Amino acid sequence: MATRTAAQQRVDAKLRYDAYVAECPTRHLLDRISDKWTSLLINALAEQPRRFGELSRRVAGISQKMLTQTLRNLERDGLVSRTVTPAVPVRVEYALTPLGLDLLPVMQAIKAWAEANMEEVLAARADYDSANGS
Amino acid sequence: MATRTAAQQRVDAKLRYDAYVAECPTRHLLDRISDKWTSLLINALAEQPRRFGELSRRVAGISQKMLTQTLRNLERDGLVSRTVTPAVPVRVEYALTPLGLDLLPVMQAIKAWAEANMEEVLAARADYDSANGS
DNA sequence: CAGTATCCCTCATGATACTG
DNA sequence: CAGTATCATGAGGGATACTG
Repeated sequence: MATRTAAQQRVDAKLRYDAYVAECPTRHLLDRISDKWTSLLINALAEQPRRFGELSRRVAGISQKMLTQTLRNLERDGLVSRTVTPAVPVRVEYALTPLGLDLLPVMQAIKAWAEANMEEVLAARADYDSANGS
Repeated sequence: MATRTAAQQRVDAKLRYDAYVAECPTRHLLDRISDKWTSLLINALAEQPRRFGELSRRVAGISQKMLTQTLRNLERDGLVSRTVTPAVPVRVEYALTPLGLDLLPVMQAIKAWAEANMEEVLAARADYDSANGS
């Protein structure tokens, strides 16, 4: 039944999935990729494939638990690959998959937007807080 | 000291703020704009300015509490404007600010990506789950 | 209509300790 | 090194009821 092109399939998907609908599985996916650790990790892995320890240093402040958990989720969702090299000690390397690479531009954009507009937001908050109570 | 152009200021901001650093305020901003309700609300407000009740219907499943809370945060951050028209009953309309409009493309992209790639992710999960235990 | 105010509870996340 | 396991906490978020 390979009569649908990739482009047609994408159109179909857009019709089938609508994140405005509460029961849509897209909600969960949106939740996952809208995670702060996800955006930081995808960005960090885009710089270069990295080992567990490297990642925890690059993404400062992430706990071992959240790093493991987020990486597992990303691996399960097909965004990140996990390669184990048997050795002593064992070497585990994480990298973006093609699907992860496809998501990358969005993750880069969101991180870049936050960094670029931090001061404007800070100013808006100051305005809001002085206009309203405290 | 208005010797810096807008472009230069953006470059400065990128140097000053780095979301990889744990203490960077960007982390909080990233968290906020990486919220599932935020992306849905920004998208909904881009379609047209909307009233409270319209929003709660458009973004199905959101509770009154989360809607209020998220709107307040977005207003405080300067992404959304809130206009009250005195009348009986009172009319309150929410709309995107220029800053919110600036963020819109990113919010559209993330929602669109989730909807477009849902099936690939679902397939990846099925693979992962059958490869590993259950 | 557009909220605010409470109660309540689950789950996300961090801290700590242990392991192949 | 690259995790897993366990415990503890508090914030996120839903349900319900009330108000200008």
